[in-house]
Amino acid sequence: MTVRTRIAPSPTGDPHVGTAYIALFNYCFAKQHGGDFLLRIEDTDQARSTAKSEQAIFDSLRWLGLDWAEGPDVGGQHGPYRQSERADIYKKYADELVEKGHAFYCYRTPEELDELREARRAAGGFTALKASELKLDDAEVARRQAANMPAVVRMLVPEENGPCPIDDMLRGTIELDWGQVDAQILLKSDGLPTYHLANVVDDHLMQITHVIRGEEWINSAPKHKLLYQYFGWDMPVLCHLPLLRNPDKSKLSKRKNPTSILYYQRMGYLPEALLNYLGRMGWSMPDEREKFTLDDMVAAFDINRVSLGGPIFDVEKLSWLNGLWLREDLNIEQLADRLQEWALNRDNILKALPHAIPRMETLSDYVPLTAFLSSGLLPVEPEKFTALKLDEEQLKEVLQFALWDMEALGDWQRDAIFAALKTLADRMEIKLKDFLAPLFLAVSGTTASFSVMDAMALLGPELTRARLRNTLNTVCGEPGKKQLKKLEKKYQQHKADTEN
RNA sequence: GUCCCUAUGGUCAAGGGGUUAAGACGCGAGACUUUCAAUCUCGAAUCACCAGUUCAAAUCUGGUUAGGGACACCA
Repeated sequence: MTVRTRIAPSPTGDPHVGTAYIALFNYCFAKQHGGDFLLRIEDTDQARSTAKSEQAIFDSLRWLGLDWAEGPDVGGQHGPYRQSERADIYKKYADELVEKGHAFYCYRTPEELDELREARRAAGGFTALKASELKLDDAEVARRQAANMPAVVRMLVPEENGPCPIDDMLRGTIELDWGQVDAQILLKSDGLPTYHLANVVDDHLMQITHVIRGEEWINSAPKHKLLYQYFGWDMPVLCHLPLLRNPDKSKLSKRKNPTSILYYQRMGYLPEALLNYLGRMGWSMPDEREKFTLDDMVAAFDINRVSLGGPIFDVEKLSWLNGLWLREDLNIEQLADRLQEWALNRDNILKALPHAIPRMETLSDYVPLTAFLSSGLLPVEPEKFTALKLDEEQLKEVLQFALWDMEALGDWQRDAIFAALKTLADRMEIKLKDFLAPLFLAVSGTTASFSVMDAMALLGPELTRARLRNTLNTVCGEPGKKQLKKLEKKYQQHKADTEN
């Protein structure tokens, strides 16, 4: 039997380093066994999935060198590899379960579900909803059906508490309780499957032998196991990897740490180094070497060397490693090429020049004028910010609110950026000039440069956001949970006020 | 709150009954260098806690504590 593994990201938002991390281990495991590594796009969440995000996943995984044997863009024997194109397949299997009596149609409204959960919670014990309490009498079902009310397909799960053993390659047998497993929705009212159904069906159809995924999935493994049983299929071997963490030990999140692969790319990290660093997260070479290539890792790979404590993503060590790669593996010719590819190219000069020209007297003025465009994080001088017209509280709000707006901005164009910032300034009733000043300083490091909007547009979303966050944290201090809540409330308030 | 996972320095980690408990990042000191880097040398841990098993426990067992994750018509 050929070993087959997969990475199955959902194309929502920026390509995540966690995706690359899991992909790396799947890749190494498959290659080490002479097997295949595939890519499947899990875009069943129609509201959040975008084509742009999907493309970014392809690009960034390729950039890292994690090539897949089968996938939406390269085809393969078991396609399509995009779940939105497999809706009829899931429907068929969901119907099969209903026919076999392993699943049922459910017409419950969200309000009813809330009530049922609330009742469960009040009663204590497990809160998972079961078929017996979800079911309506036949007349009511008929009524809702006739009224064309939305329905979902849910799976039947054991009603009684009892152990469900799950075998994990690294953790041994884990005992979960059926009591905490709810009658999971398999098919949503929009006709598309949830993760659980789609994942099981696809992994089976695509002949996946080993499911290597994040630890966050352990608790839903009983559902998956049950689905394999209902279908009469062999279950792949499960392996749950530890989660990458923020410096505060919580699960790596973009609120606290840059998580986008695009950010690391834009910051000037080499793909070899980033991949190498991810390979050092929860894993080590048998000879304890720090620096190794993807091929080295495949050659020496042993999944049992994974340690299960969640590793903290340490940007400082990544930078050190990147320096090593830069110095030891590229000669100056190659490095010159990399620099050009990365940012120092004609294309970028052409884009920056129109903004620089009015401020140039000599050619040599160009470099200082545009240096901030090819820098990483800028040194932050708090005095410069406190010297501005805004008081401390306003400053904090401007930076934080602008950051949130910039994080929400999908279309990174000059005009869109301007529109968003202008709206925010109006809402906050701050003069545009005073409002823009700190943003200016945060993004470009100086107040004497070209317009903030142009600077942001040229700089790109990753670095703009990172610099705003960096400034916010160093000038105002990292906001605590309470403070964050307060700010968030005010931010939403502003939004609501202007919409009325 | 309930369930699950995890636990070696600030961070990444090796080791898995007998070791002076490796190594790396970061930090400090020094060497080299006009300076700064890079490079090299040196320095810092009673292995979360408490019991137990054992001649012997970082390593095995139990408990405690701490951290994390999961409890959706998101994946």
